[in-house]
Amino acid sequence: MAAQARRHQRRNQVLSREQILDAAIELLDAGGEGALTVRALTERLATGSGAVYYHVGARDELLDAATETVITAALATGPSEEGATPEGQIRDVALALFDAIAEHRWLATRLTLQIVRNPAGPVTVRIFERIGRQVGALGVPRASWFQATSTLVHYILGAVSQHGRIDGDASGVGPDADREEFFDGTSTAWRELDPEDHPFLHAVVPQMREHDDREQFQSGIAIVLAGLTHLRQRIEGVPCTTY
Amino acid sequence: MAAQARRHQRRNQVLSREQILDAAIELLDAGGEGALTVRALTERLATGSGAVYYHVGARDELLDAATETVITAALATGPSEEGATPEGQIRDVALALFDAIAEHRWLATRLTLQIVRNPAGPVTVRIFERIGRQVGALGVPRASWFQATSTLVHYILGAVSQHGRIDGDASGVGPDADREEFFDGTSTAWRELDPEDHPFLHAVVPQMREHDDREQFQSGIAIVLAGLTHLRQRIEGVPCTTY
DNA sequence: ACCTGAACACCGTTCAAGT
DNA sequence: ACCTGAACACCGTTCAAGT
Repeated sequence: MAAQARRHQRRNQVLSREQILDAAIELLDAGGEGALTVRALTERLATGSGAVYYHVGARDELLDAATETVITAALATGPSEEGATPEGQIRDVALALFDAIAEHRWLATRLTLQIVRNPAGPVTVRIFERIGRQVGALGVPRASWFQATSTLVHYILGAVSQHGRIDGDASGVGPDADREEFFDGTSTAWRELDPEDHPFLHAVVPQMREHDDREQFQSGIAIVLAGLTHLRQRIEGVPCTTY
Repeated sequence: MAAQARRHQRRNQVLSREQILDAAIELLDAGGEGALTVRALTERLATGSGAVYYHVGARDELLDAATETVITAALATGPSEEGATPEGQIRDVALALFDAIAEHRWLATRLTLQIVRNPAGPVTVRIFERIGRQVGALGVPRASWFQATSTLVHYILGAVSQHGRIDGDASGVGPDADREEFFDGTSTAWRELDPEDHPFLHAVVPQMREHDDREQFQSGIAIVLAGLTHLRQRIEGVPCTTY
């Protein structure tokens, strides 16, 4: 009764775009991309397939919209501290993406797709703008801004894509159990390789077993940032003893 | 007649695993992942669907096998020069992957998937072993080998994933025309954004328009390598004036 | 051992029809 | 304007049957 103000709403609109997206995200979180079928969605919403097409469009657009919703929410939390360093703010953005994908595994594939196919869309724009500004603040010369930012984004996407491991199947028996099993399998497989042909993999088995994904990700960011700083200083001729 | 030596071959085997994979790769190259249907494949091979399942298994295994075939071929070309530097050899591997994906766009998605889901498979093993050895030769301390190699592989995968742009649709009107159009669209879209909210994207439009993907990729590798070297030297306490 | 192809259980998408 | 749901044109996969 109170909401009679909405224009052009002749009949009672029982379904909204947000409701559809929320239901879609639930299905995706529970069972991966394969679990998001139009039929499963309409059943959950107790509606017909046409309603989904009316409100959000085809399945691909539905996936894009769900991606945009989650990424926007993940990036909404501003910089963690006043006066944080540029390095810290870049790390914050990267970790926000990392954590979003940890919570929504299907995002790994979809985020890359979105950035690749829709460079003018809000997801790509927000990520590039957030990181790019800090690259400037880092002291990278203006002519290298695009190169530097692209390198950071590429690393972040590559690293973060490794965490959408379990795909089409069910929600599974808790990520920890899966994780243990996964690393056990990998390390025994690597150990069974011919040591003559694979000295590196043999040497690295213990490190692989004990590494923490999130820590490794942060170290990776630090490495890329160190590379940017190093090359900048070579370019500008600043004596390297200043850092 | 000459081949009567093959054991267990009662009847004339008219179809081989390689023939199926070759036909699959042709379909993938021509029309992307969406074009590889069991029906299209069996029509091209003039056979029944059961034959495909008999020789290579389900569609997912077919895609994995095709990926393995192409990546193995791409990595088969050895180091380009005797006595090349570790940096040069890492760049060679990276460029081999870059070029393979430029030729087979569908590889972008599938290579990441393979590395993520099948760490003990030949594709992952070969890439990690090739790069990992050079990381050692680079002087990275042994305890950081896995971290350093993972960072490189993550960057390479992330960067290289950006080049499988056109997906399900047809082979298109030549990549150059597509490319021009794509960058035109992106730059006008970025220019239309509010300059107050997006100073970085506005500043970077000309760089985006003129950049060369392959060059940018090589610079990115150089940045990551610089980061590895820099951090190594900080750890080992080598005075930074030596480089 | 190798291959056929009909049959099955799904898909995404459209669209005339209803309110 | 908003929604329904039958109908359509596809999928991947299986499996009894053939040679």
